[in-house]
Amino acid sequence: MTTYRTDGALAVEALGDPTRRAIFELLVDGPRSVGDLADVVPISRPAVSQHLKVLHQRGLVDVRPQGTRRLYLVDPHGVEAMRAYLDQMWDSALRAFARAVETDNEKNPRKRTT
Amino acid sequence: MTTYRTDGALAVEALGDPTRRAIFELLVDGPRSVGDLADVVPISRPAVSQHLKVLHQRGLVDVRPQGTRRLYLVDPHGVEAMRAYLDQMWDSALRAFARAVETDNEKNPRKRTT
DNA sequence: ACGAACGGTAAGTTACAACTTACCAATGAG
DNA sequence: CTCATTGGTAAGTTGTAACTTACCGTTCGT
Repeated sequence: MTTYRTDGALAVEALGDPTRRAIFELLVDGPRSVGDLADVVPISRPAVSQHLKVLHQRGLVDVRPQGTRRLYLVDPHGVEAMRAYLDQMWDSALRAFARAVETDNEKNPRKRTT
Repeated sequence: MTTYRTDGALAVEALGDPTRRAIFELLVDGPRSVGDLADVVPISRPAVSQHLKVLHQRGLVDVRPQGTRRLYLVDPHGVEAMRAYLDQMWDSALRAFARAVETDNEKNPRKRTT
């Protein structure tokens, strides 16, 4: 009855959107301002702002106001949460996979594996 | 200019949807048939079928037809792809983060950051 | 103090994906 | 063969989230 950290799931949800993923991957390469991002991504600046808001809420990015500009950068905590979420999944998946192979062997009689 | 395995990104995209994530997490606990999943998840059986199609296309689940039933199970390859994608991201993020802290220290020499 | 640069928020539109029902194909049991 | 099970596909509806434009607040330079 696996119980995952909701953080990781929410982070995955945030990166589910292609545009948001593009923005995030740009930030992975280094901090950028909002307008800077809007110059690269083919959407309006307010749209970028909205995406950044979501990414921030999910703990994937952080902000550093610098004068009139706001510098966005990747927040390691969000990525860490995603990794934890996936690692959990990975372990359980392998166990389930092994179990499946095992019960499959029971149907095709060869040799006991328990 | 980080180039990620597209596989991993597409897998993340698939798990972006909450319902699909729920279905996938059920499968992580063990193989299930379509109707079986539909009994648990609060959507119709065709809807489950459609979600499974997406998960299959993205390499996250596999099928084993057994008579008239179709048993779905987690495909480790998809999870592996996601992990690779995230690990890439993790490394780059840490590097970018370290860089950011460094240049920040140059500006505010008095602040300690560890 | 004023204007320019930067960016967040409000409000409205719209495309799409997540659903539904209806139908059909394939397998197994009698 | 016939009937019941199981599940994929077609077609249509709809809620919502990803956009847009318009507007406003804040910070900095001159």
